[in-house]
Amino acid sequence: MNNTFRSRIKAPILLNSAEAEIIRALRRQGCITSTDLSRMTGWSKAKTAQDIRDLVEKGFLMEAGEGISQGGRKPRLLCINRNLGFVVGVDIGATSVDVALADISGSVLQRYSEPADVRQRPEPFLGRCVEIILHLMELQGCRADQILGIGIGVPGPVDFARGVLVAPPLMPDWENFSIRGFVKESFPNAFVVVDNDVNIMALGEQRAGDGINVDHFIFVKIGTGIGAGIVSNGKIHRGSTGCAGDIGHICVDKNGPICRCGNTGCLEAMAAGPAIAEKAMQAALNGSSLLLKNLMNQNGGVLRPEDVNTACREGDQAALEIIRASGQMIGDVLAGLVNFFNPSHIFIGGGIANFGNHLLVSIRRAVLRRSLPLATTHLSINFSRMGPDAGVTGAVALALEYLFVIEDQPTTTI
Amino acid sequence: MNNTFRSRIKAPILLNSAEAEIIRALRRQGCITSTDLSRMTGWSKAKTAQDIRDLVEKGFLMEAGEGISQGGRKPRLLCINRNLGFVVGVDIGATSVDVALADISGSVLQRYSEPADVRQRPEPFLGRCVEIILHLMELQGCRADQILGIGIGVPGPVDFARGVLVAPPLMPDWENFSIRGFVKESFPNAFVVVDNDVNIMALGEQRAGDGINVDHFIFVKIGTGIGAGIVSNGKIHRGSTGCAGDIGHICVDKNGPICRCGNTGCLEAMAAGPAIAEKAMQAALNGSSLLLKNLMNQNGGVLRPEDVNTACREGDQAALEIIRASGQMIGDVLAGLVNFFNPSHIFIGGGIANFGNHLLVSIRRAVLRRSLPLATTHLSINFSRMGPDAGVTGAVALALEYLFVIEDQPTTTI
DNA sequence: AAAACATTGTCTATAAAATAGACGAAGTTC
DNA sequence: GAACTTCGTCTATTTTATAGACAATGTTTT
Repeated sequence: MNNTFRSRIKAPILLNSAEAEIIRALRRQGCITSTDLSRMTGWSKAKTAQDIRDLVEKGFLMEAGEGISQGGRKPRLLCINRNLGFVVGVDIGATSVDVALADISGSVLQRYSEPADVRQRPEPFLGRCVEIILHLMELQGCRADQILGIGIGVPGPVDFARGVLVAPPLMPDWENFSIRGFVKESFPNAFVVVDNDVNIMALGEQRAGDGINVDHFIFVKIGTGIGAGIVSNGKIHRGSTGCAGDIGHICVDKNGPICRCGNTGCLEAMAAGPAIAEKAMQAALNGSSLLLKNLMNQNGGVLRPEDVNTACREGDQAALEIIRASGQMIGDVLAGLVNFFNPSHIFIGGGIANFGNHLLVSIRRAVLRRSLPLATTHLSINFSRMGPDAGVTGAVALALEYLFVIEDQPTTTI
Repeated sequence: MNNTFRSRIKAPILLNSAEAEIIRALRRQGCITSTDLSRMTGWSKAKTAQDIRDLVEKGFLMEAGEGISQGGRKPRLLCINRNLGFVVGVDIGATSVDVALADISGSVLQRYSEPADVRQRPEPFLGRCVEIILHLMELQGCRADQILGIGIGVPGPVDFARGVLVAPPLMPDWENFSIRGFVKESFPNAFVVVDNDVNIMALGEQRAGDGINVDHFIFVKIGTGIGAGIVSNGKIHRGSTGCAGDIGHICVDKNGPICRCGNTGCLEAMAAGPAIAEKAMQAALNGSSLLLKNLMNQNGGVLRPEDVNTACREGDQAALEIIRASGQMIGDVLAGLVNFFNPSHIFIGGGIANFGNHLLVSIRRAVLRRSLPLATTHLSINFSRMGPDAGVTGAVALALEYLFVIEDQPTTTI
């Protein structure tokens, strides 16, 4: 059965709207009975049964034993055929790479992370990613031809249609390199989608986090850089050239320091991880914080953003002030975006997201002070609770979203 | 025929997707033949003919004579039944009101504008609007029960779902007043939709201006205030509480003047019409511009924004500098929004849109300097060419969009 | 002007898709 | 064990769409 099916897979997989509705229901509920599906959709029992038979025939669905009786005959349960194939999510960060192997319903089966340096050339980096994927596949016992989709998030501006990085500051050697082409060589059956890392985090938050059923939200990643993933009307907003959400280079202070983008006083240059570390080192050197000075000496003369967090937790005033200043600058920018975009939620993630409440409180305060009341009364600003999982989860969701395509979408507006 | 139909109208009018596609094609093309429609949609001739018969039967479509032969039998043309009913668009500005009466296809039949003061209470103001509508109806020979939809744009934050203004700075007496309820009393058959004035201008630009087929754009209105209408993925983005686009209160200079919203240094307080006039009066008084001083004396001691424009056209350096400074501040804010939203077009409208190129050039320069290259390479920033028509056209489009509702929209995403 | 060809739109037979509801199988409740 | 429920299949029927024949009505060529 799987053998005959395998050769028929052509990605993306086209579904009509009835099939899509069934699969969507199964994604949400895990298991479902034919009768419940009929009731949910409003279709007749015959049509529902026929559609299910077709999907089982095609290999998407399988029976999953018997359900519990509702006072009559026991129903037969249906679930997504987990042997149909697998999808992979890859979250490439500036200093690490996260990979997840998931089944066709989006459940993560295997997961792996390791440090990595994105500044190297794409071939060895992606080669290592392929190795990791192959390793996870071995653990799961899955063949290369069973990999149907791969979603990849990269930390830079992505021309989404082409799946190519455009002028990426962190990884200049990747410019115009076809990530899709490289990965396809190892997984010819797979449908490869490349997107910005923040977009996939937003997608992860929407599918498996607190962003579920939220129409309009912003996911802000604060780490080495600062970026935002935008969801409008329940869909990722990528903008006309696919680089929407690049808020790291919004101007905070015209007289501020020079950013790697060439401008002055960008948010990223003043409030992201490196800026925090830099300010902390100044505080250590000019004697305003003994604790930071000691940490710096322990670290061999440098401070990382995490060290500032450590100092902050121990009540160091200088460190606290640095974090507060960052939060305020980020909040000032977000205030403008709240006025413009009017989201109901802002999720904050990235390496700095576990910096505790000092950062969050100052962000909230700045936003509330500078945004319109109507925009803030129902606004929630919180850390993403998905932690480092948002990225890979979103990458898996991205792969699935573009693996299954609904055909014959009718016009939605007059 | 029309008599039996009239009583059957229940707004909103539900259409299935086939009917919607036919009506949409007719909106675009004006007239169409059955065969062309069959070719466009891919439906068989029989189904197309049947659907057309149904729509004619229901009163939406009517025959419009014969078309020209393509080398064979002459086709019969179809068009939208203009006797079906009418829609009204009302664009309420701070100092004026524009009303248009249009047929069901969106073509404007009658149009009227007059000065008005929105600071008065809603009852007399809207009462006058109703009078104008009745007057236009009389000119067109249309009865009150033939008005099927009314779209209204108001200059303030609208809770779109309720159709009510929330904390409107320009018109405090309108807070929580049910505009829909008031208008419905005079036009009980009409479906009334209320939206922010900038959203309807964006809608007008999208339906009848240069925004047609543009997926992501921002319409910026600069007048007494500054606001933006946002289109994402081809749809108006209203945000979670319907107040998206309120960019007038984004902070430009923390040490700037106090805005009517209570904060300091808002874009609106520093760059909109009143600020321009205020700066010009200072320039007139402190002697930096003789021309402005003369204009001020002619006007009885005050200057309006238009006077600055006049001075600018005559080459007055002080006036030019004021305009340039406004353009730069607006451009600085837009630069951030371009990074965030990545639109392909920015349309600039409102009372200041006819201020010529000095404003536009300085806006463009500021945006290009501070936005990412990938976001600006294909970005067009231009004045809206619709002038004062954008508002009413959009209000008509709004009425039509919510008058005709497509039923049974299938799921668009897995 | 007649013949040849094109296009339009209706009509019919047919195929495809969905429905309602009958009915037996498989349970639970009393 | 009798009465009642629920589940899922099956059949007859209705609804919806299609293909293609064909007459009506044109233009173009000879």
